[in-house]
Amino acid sequence: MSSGRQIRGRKFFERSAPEVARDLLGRVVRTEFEGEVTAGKILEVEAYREDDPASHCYGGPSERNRAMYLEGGHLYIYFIYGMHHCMNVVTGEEGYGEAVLIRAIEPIEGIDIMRRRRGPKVRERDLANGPAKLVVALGVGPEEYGLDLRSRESRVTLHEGEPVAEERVRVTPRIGISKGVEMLWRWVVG
DNA sequence: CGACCGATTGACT
DNA sequence: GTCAATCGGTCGG
Repeated sequence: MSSGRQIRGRKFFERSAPEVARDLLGRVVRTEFEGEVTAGKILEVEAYREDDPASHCYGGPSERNRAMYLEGGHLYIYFIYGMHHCMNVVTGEEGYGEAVLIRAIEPIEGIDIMRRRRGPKVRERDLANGPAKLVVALGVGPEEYGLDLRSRESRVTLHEGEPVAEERVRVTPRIGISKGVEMLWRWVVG
């Protein structure tokens, strides 16, 4: 299964969150922990920015959101509903808080490993079709907070994958938020 | 401090 | 379709 070359260029991540979000569709997230490799194609994303009332950065920097202010290409991971973690690709320049939430991936490598991590009762289609599910399937956790995706030796990396044609992309409001609903900052393949 | 509630999920009626 | 689980961040007193 070809994930393509690792995306390591500063330019890719330096753009604003909505731009990077759309471009992240069809790309591949890959992790390697203790020699166990898992990877999936990105199918659903959402953009969040500092001047956006739905963003964790709305209201300025804090201990929790500080990774969102890093240079684009880092990982922002947050804890939600007392039990789940979700992962974001930080975008833009250092000092401005913005990121892209990965909401769904299609498993393409290490599916048995994902199944083991997600539990025996989980159907294949439910392995990574949600932001908290894919984090578990990929083996990502709070230890990966602030990780640099652009490093060659990183446990979590991004790869080129295959671009997704415009007619296969749906654009909608973001899910699960109460403010900022008017912004069409969710991109879905399918 | 105390209270509220969230970028969700899975179990269940 | 509905709803409980579960706890840290944030905000008001």
